[in-house]
Amino acid sequence: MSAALPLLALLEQEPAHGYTLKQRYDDRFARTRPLAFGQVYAALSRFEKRGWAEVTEVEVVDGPERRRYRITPDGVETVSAWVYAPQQPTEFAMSNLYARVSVALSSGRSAIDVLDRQRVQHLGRMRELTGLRKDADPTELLAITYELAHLDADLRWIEEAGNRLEELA
Amino acid sequence: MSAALPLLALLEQEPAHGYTLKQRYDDRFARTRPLAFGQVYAALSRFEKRGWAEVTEVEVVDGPERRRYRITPDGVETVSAWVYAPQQPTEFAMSNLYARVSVALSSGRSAIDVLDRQRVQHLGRMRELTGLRKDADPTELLAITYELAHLDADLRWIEEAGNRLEELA
DNA sequence: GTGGCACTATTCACTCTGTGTATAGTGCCA
DNA sequence: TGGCACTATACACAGAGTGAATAGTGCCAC
Repeated sequence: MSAALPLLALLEQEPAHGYTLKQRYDDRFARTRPLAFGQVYAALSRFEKRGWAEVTEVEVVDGPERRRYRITPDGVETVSAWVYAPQQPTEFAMSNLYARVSVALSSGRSAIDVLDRQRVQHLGRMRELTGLRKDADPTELLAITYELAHLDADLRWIEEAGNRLEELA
Repeated sequence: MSAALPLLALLEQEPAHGYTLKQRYDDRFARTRPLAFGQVYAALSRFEKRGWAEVTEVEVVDGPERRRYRITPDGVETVSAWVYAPQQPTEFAMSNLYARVSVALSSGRSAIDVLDRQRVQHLGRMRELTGLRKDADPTELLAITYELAHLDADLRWIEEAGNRLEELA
């Protein structure tokens, strides 16, 4: 559910129907986590089923119905719980890069190649982000900084893994 | 599909039926990314549908059939492509922590609390991992180092975000 | 004045991912 | 001999994500 909760948080600020909500979402979160329209409506009906939101008005104007949703007290509580609950401690354990290096080592593929290609990719992305940093507002800057910090962490790890490849093979 | 590909990589080393494959998987990857039996069989039938694996033998011994799977040349190619293809550059952009801080800021909740709780959680996990490091083989050490690097990156970001909260609010 | 395009608004069908439970035989041990 | 652990798979269901379908409104260019 975690992916849809930012949506519930937006509904908390002001009642809306799906389309409007999706626009608000795009303004705030699309850059970091794009969402399709289909997901928005699916999320809203799940919110309703769980009592986190309710339909206040169904406007029928020739064409599809327009359902206006409002968050419920239960929904507000859900948002609070999500915001304050720290992330699972194993979040960074499930690394795609680590799995790929591990498979390369055990299957006779070139682990150096895996590391090198990832380094190139990351360096490119870092240049891109550094460019974006210049005309970013404080909130965007925070998101960019987050991504840069983790790209940097990956690069350090790539360096270290590269140094240990002989020992690992 | 990326979650199931380590499974295909294990099938590459030696033909197996689902149960055996799941055991091999647990030995190598369960710590970083646990997988349920149900997912293994679902993945195998998808591999078959796509021509990445094929059934070589169906043993019927009173009870459920035992299907032995073997990887195909197409499957081998798929593993290679996965191993060598660098991760998407936006991997670290979709951060749960960033979303939660952003929601806290815009909804009048305490962003400092969000950051503090996450810091406590991360510090606990880091102590845990540092303990595990002592009796880890080189490959496990690589996984642990990976996670530690990213926890450290998160902590640095938490620090920086904390310093900028006034400016952000 | 109309053909096409962009916009508002939602639904549906489909795949993939993930969890939990059911089924069914074998072997062992107390 | 009752129960538990192990080998082995299937099935039903919820959630997440994609793409196409539907349908009316408004506008602009030709």
